[in-house]
Amino acid sequence: MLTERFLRNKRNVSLSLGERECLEAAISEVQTIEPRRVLVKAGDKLDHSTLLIDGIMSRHIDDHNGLRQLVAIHVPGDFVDLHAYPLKTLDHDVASMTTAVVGMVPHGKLDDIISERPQLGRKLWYATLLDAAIHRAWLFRLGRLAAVGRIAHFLCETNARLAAVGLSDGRQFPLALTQTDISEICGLTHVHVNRVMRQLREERLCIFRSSVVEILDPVGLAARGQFDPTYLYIDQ
Amino acid sequence: MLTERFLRNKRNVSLSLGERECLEAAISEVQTIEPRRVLVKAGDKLDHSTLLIDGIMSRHIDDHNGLRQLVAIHVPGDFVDLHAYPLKTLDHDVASMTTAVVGMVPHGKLDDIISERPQLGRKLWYATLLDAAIHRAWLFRLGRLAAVGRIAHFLCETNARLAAVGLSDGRQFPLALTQTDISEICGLTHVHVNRVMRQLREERLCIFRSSVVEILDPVGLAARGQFDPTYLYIDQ
DNA sequence: TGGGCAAATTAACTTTTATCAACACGAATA
DNA sequence: TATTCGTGTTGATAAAAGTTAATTTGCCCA
Repeated sequence: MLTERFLRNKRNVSLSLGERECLEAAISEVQTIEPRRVLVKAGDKLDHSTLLIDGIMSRHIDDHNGLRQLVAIHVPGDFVDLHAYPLKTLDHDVASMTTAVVGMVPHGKLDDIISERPQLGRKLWYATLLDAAIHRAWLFRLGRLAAVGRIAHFLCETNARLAAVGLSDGRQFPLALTQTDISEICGLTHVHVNRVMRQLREERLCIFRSSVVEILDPVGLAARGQFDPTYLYIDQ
Repeated sequence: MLTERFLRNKRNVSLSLGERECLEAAISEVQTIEPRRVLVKAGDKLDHSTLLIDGIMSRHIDDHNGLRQLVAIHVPGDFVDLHAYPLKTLDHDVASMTTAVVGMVPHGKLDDIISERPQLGRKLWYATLLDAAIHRAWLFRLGRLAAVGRIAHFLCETNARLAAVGLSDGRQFPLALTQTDISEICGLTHVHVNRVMRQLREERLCIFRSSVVEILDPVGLAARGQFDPTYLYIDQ
């Protein structure tokens, strides 16, 4: 089922089978996207939103020097640009980081869902607010944490998000990002990311190699990143 | 009218008179709050949301050393914690920065609005997504801009937001924040904020003194902060 | 009018991170 | 097997921002 990971294990919002089928039916088309494709540019007018089924996608804002700040990454089960439904245009770009499989959901079908199934509509709203909660955690990361903490926090978050949708066992997970990607997420240079990665390795906290993250000391890594997963609103 | 500034001058979402009256009627109580009061702690269960009528409020996340990162500031017309309506608990604290006048809106009344006036419900959703768009701009600010740029960007944003609700003439506006507040917004120390403020003053870009911001060179300041107001979704 | 106090300001010094420049490694390919 | 290219790694140096500690300013109030 394409929507099986949507809001999976999220507090207060388990979808009924009927709701899940309804959402599934709203997917007009499934596409496979190459890695590193920019799908949406800031300002584009959108008539559909994108449910990520497989792979990793990102949202970013460009600066005047052609550098970019990632403002979100998305894992399977996330509605990548659902906020484009009320907002109509986006304030940032959307891109694939890996090969990605996505389901396109026309906004017209969302209109139908809202009017026919207001409870499901509320859950879509909720999904966009989870995104905002993650934005806030990223603000904390960038504003208050030094380089080691930022990367530790990011790795803990990604582990928790992937675990919630069954893509991490809590210790180890595939993550096909480069150190440059991490630098664009954490507001650092790729050179400094490399140094921090070595430090995490030497302190036996975490190893990130060959597109696999292995967390050796989950408690220690969380402490380094002052990571508290409450903001992810994961069940239990 | 208490709700007169809500979504004022925002693109695609002008409220009809009926909608505004409906929202007005949903305010159960108006309160005046002293400066520097923490109204909501992370994790609190909320049964109402707060419309800011006058003053400045903030949302922040505490770190392990008792320092805080502000994740949002709110100006009159903003629904400070509307996202608590779908989420039920917050991931951060809410506080007043100045003396503030707020309208309390019970979540039960929002339920009624959603079911009886789905169009207005959509606009409430929209309002929470504007918050998220501002979060993303703050991520850009913290992740890609150096100290001068961060402060320039913040001052431009605040000017634009206040101007949209009639509280700035585009050049000068009252802003009762301390340099320490700015440091908690921009992820800097208050000492460094002070140095940057002097620099902005010496470059004749902006003067912030006695709780008044005076923008001497709007274009220059925006350039310094790479500020593009599109993300605020302001009309025109 | 003189304390008291929060906020602003400044200086000296330290730490962190960026910048610049090589070089190494490994997978894909000719 | 040699080549290429993206990615990772390392070192030297510079720049930015943090830390610590005074000092000043402006304002409220006894």
